[in-house]
Amino acid sequence: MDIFINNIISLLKDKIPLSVEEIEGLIEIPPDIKMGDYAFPCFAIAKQLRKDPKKVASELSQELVPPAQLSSLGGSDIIIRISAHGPYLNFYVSKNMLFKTVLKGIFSEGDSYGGSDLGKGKTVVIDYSSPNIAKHLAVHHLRSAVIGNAIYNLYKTLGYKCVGINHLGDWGTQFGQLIVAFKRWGSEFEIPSVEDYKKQRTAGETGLDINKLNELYVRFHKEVKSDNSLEDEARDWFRKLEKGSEEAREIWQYFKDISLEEFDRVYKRLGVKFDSYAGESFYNDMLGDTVNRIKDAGLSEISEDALIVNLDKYDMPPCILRKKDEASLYATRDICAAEYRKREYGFDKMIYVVGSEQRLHFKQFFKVLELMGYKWVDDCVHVDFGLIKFKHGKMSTREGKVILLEDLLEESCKIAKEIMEGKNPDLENKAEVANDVGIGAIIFSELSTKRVKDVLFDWDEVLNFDGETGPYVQYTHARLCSVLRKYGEKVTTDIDHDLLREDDELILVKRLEAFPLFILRAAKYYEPSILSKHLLDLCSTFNRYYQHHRILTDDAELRKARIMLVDSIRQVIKNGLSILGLKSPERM
RNA sequence: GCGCCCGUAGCUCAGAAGGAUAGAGCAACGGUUUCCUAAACCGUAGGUCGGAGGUUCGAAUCCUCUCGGGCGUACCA
Repeated sequence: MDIFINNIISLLKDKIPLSVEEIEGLIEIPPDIKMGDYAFPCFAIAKQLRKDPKKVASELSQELVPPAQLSSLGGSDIIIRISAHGPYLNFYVSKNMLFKTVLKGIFSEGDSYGGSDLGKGKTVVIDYSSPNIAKHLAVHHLRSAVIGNAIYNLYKTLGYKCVGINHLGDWGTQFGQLIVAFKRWGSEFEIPSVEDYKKQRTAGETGLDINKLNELYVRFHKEVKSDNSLEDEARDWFRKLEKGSEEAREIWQYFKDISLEEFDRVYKRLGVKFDSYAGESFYNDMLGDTVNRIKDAGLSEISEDALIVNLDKYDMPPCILRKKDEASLYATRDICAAEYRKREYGFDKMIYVVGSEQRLHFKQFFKVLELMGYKWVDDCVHVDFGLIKFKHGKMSTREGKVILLEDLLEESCKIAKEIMEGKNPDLENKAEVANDVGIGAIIFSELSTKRVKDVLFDWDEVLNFDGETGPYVQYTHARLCSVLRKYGEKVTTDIDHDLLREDDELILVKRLEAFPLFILRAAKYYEPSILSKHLLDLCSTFNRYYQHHRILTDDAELRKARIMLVDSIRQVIKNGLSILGLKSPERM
């Protein structure tokens, strides 16, 4: 724990009727650096003592000063001043000590600054992205992938072993629909037959465009409006698929191959990675055992010809395990997958990064896990997020009205390139940097607001590179790198910390000091935006500082000291961006 | 109908989990580049924190009610 807070606690504990834990919980950071570095609000003890909090604060400040006495009280010169400000007791720490501990810490920890070994020996399973096969990745697939990836990195930074799973939607009635559509209209869309496709593949040719498959899907939903029997036909095909029909299986594999090629391309561009692609189909052979366990536990019943777990007692609709046509449902597959993951990975925590429209589903299937006697259900959490909405109504894959993720990424990189042509035309690896910045803008815009909020998709806003954006953070990083390049000498921790006495320098070092804390909070609440906001704060403080104070001054000692600070800021921004999944170009 | 989520500046959002004077960005207007990257910085303007009660020394934050929006509500995921 923080040496400063520790010190304050040791000073206070004999003077006030509160436990160490209580004191620690009450200590806060004042809103303004003029009010000191830490504050202790006296409301709680004032109530106990039935005294005026202001009076308590001022009495305590009398008792605790002068600082000269602190050493003899077992403290040191860590706290240099204590004063009462209204009902608050404000503590001022040694700036020299603050700068020294923070800057040296960052310098020695480097890329690992901000992390810890909190999760040592523990495993976290994270389920994210999980798109449906045979459809494009559209903008609404972005959130889960990007949030999940950031949460993965957050936990990894904290020392957890992470297992990222892309629970592909590669099973379900929709495949029956696709098979029907493929058989009926495949040639119309010039989709190669299974045989031709297999030949192409062995010849090393890449598959066809996923657009074709998407068109099939759209066509099916168009036709089904006038021909109901198509639905029955589709259900029939899915049942065949589940029962292991060779023909169905081949078509399914065909679609899956094509989809994964497209997905991999986009994931690679986004920098999103997975440790496992075990999708819904992976569990097909285990489904029977899972259902039997539920049956044997006496949890299931037949209702309206379907096999369900009745959840009336818990004020929820039933969890359906098997439809009347015997086919499985996603709840069954999710229960089965959870059991499998517990067996396979022995996780200490399992995180599902899935949209908030599936809240009820998660409540239901977590309840079933609980009823099955799995106490590890308490370690499972649905990390939900709001929908992406559009100005012109809802976007729907079924109607083919979507903004493709790849188009968005492409557009963003194009704009980044154009801006760079104007601002830094001599840059060597422009294409690469434009890519880093363009993608960074998209990722950051997803991660900079709290996940629960619905977001209205707006091209202008997503493609804005000014203000609180990814490019702003990256730009700040590039600026810092530029200063360090111009400095040209080796950065050293051997500096006179007393030379750093500007207000902004103090604010900066405090933000650097708080960085690990924000990582911790972001992980605890599964909320990458906590980290994004902190980086923005750090950047805007630095940019203000940079505007008003010269770093490469003529004063050699001061220059050395400021460079140390600059290098620390650079390091922290880089570490933070890396967790969020953004690159940190050194020039842009 | 019922359940869950969200209402803070014209727009998009913060607000260290009840505390010291409600903050940013975008958009608007006005400034800053012989000087370390102007993707930046500074200034002006903009608020009954959806509304009404309540709890508390103290509420944007907690409770109740109410209005507005979103999502969900047995064989899609």
